[in-house]
Formats: sequence, C-alpha cells, structure tokens
Amino acid sequence: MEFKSLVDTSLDLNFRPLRVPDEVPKQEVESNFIGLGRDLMPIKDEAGDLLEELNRVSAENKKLTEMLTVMCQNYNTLRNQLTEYMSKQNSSGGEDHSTGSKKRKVESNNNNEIVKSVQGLHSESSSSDEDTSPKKPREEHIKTKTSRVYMRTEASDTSLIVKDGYQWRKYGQKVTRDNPSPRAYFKCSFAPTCPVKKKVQRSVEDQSILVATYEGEHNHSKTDATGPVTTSPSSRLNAKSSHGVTHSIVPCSTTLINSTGPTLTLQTDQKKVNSNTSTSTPSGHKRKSPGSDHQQNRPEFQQFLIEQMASSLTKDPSFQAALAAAISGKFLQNNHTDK
DNA sequence: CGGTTTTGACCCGCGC
DNA sequence: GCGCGGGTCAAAACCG
Repeated sequence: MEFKSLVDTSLDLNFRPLRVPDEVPKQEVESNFIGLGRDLMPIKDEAGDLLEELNRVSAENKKLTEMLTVMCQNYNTLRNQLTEYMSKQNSSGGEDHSTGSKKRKVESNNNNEIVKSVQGLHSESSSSDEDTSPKKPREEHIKTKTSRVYMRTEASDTSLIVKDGYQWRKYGQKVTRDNPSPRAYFKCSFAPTCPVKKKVQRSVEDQSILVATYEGEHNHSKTDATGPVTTSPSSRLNAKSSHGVTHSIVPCSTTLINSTGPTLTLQTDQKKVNSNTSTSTPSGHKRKSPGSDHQQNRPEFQQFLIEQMASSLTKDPSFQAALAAAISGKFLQNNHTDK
C-alpha cells in the first residue's frame, strides 16, 4: 500500500525530557523528586520544586493529549484515504471479476496494517456472484458485489464497529457456528435508497481483527453521510475540525480508549483538547503550547512526528494501549498530587 | 420525539 | 420431511 510508504514509522518518543512511560510512569517520577528534595532541600524548596515539577508535568500532559488528538485526526484521515482508495479499487477492478478462488471461511491474515483490502484474497464475491451459485436465488446476489475489509482493533473492544466513513444502522446480530464471536449486520442508513449491507465479525484466528464484508455499492458519497447520526465516527472526525466538539467518542479513541483501563480520563480530556483545537488550524497544525521550545515546535518536525505516530498507531495496538496508559497515568498522578 | 441498538422470533435455503 | 444455521424482522429499550 502506498500509504504505508508515505509515513515510515520508527516511533521515537524520546524527543522530550520525560519519556512516555511504558511501565513505571508515576512512581518513578514521584520518588525521583521526593528523594531529591528530602536529601538536599528544606521543605519549602521541596514544595516549590514539586510545584514546578507539577507544572512541567501538567504542561507535558497537555501537550501529550494535544498530540494524541492530532494523531487521532491524522490516523483517521489516513484511514479514510485508505478506505476511499480501496473502494475505488473495488469499483474499478473488483467488480468484473477477480480471482476465481472461492471459500467462505475467513482467510488467515497476519496483517500488520490496520486496514487491509483483500482484493486478492477476497473471493467471497466470486463465490456468490459467479462461480458456484446456481443454488442461490439470483435476485440480488448476481448484482451485488461484495468485498472484504480487515481492520485491526483491540481484542477487548467488543464494539464491532468498522469506521469507514459511511453511516450504518445495525439490524441484527447473530452468533454463527464457525465463529464464537457474534456477527453484526448493518444496513446503510440511507436504505432503502442505498442498498448496501455489511457484516462485521471478528476473525476466528485473530480476535483483534474485524472482518467487514460489504455487499453492494453505495449510491451516494461519504460526504453525504456526514450528519448528526451516530454510526459514522470517522466522518464526524473530518467534520470536527471545523465544527469543534462532538459529544460522542473521538473516533480513533474507540480503539484507544476501549483498549485500556482508565478510559474516562483520556476521553474527557480529549474533548477538552478538541474544543481548544477547534479554534486553531485544523488537521494537524496544532498550535504551540506555552513553554515548549524544543525542536518539535518546528512545523515540519511536528508534521513528521505526527505522521510517524499516526502511522505507528495504525500498526501497533500495544502502542495505543501504552500511550493511553501513559496519559491517563499522568492524569492520575496530577490528581494525586493535587490532593 | 425520532433515530438507533438490542435481541428474540421468524423465515428460508440447504444438507441429510 | 426435518433439522440446522444464516439472515432478517420487529418490538422494546435506549439515547441524544
């Protein structure tokens, strides 16, 4: 995929003095300056020191959350681009015929990407459309084209939501025999005008992978789908840069937040940040936060960094969990020190 | 209040 | 013909 080559992702979070902690976020910091103050300074100095440190940590915390927001935006932008790219490919190449392989089972997929078009694997379209379907009633199945999209999420995330820029209405859920995970059935919200349906189910082999099977083609654009309805978070995100805060979950946070324990802190703060950033330049140009005069203030570096991180997000779920844990850890730390 | 989600019931095709 | 299983319906619950 081209998008992958666009942003190479060797993630380097060490651009700032305080690293994003993988394991010992809070206690290490605490003990560091507690010990420092106890040995060398009187109590007042220690308190001042703590305050200073607290301010620093708060500023970093704020910046981290801003970065996270920007990251989410970039992530979703990339994903939307990818989705559009895939749908273009499907409509151009996947319609006529593809390979003639056929099987219904979910193919094994050891994908590292977050979304994977399975143009080559797909096969489902051919099974129902062309090869072997004298048995199937032909009314719809001959016309409809099917395609599959694989999306990596956290295994703990049970939402079965595949954000593809369209609005979907869930009309059923079923536990199928060959897969313990429930399969969700969605219709396009524009139905009956738009006949598209999709099925979403976790992969049997890798619970962190959602398999979305699309049937039919949208007769409207994604942008048509932007609206007050709730099932299309990614489109909402795109609109968000101009609208400001939405009261639902930030799109990529469905993965991020659901995947980690301390969800509330992160989520509410994202809302805060969003409301802040709504006044600034949208889509990846975040404003400077006060007191940060490191190299990351250079826009090109920021851009590069953001792209790196966004791409990293798309590839490494554990990174998402680690980042969310780090940020929420900071929040907890702040709360703890405030009291 | 309107739209969405949930979920049990129902329908229907397929294999035996 | 019967049972199974996937897909859909529809009423109730939920939500903003």
